[in-house]
Amino acid sequence: MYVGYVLDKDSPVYPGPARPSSLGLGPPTYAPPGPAPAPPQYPDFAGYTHVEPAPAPPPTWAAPFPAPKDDWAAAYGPGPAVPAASPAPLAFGPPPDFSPVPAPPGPGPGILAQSLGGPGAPSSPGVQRRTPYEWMRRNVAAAGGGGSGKTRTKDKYRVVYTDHQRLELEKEFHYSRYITIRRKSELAANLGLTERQVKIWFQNRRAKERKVNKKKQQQQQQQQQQPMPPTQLPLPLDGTPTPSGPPLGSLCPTNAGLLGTPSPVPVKEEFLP
DNA sequence: TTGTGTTTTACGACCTCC
DNA sequence: GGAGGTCGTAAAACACAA
Repeated sequence: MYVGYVLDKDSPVYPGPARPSSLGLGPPTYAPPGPAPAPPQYPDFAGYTHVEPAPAPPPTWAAPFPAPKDDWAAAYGPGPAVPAASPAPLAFGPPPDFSPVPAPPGPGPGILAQSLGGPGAPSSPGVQRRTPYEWMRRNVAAAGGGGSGKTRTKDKYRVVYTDHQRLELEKEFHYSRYITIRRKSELAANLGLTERQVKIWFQNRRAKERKVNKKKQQQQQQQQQQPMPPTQLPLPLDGTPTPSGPPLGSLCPTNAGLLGTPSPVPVKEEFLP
């Protein structure tokens, strides 16, 4: 659905540093509170091996979109926030060392190569439609075709972010669940989004993760409630059945969740170097 | 083609912190 | 009071079955 799927793949999506400096997205400028980079907080994304790159030079990307003064400037502006399938690459586009996603088992080019401007972006009839890379393929036509890629109904509207915007946002999210003010500003300028959009995207992304974790927890509880096969029942040596009870982790789902995933600690801007 | 379910943006209400 | 957090929800975008 999102990059997480890609990152979960055995194949290294980002074999090098997850945040190549040449991408224009330098490393987060905040220093981790500990002596060493924080361990992976989310085992779900174990495939995302963040490597702290060498200190990147100050952002030199020439953002094609100046930092919007008004939050709505980009969304309601005369033009689309980002030309989704625009043939003209963005100034912060994939760097030369950016390795496209290796092709999943099967014929065809790498999906990222497709989604990032490849001509064969729309799903081919022979390919299973709902794939882990679905989101990357989906809005290529949606955002690129039909003009602006956004619609408006009454006072409500929503735009569909481009693959690249999502990719960068996901990468940032995998690095840290909470974005700093500085990174938010940089990312917004880089991706042609407003800071408000970046903030809301992170909020929604955290909500999504909570939702997924909650679902996982419920599934685990259901599995634990199901009767176990006799061969797997933990019988004592004397054969007397043990009082069945939930494992410690399931006594308090909330705490169990905390045990599994340490709470992310946002780094406050004033602590930044 | 249409109906339905899911995901993705976006917002408002409310809360906490500084 | 402002900024940013969660939570709930609206609605568009999308996938897929009938």
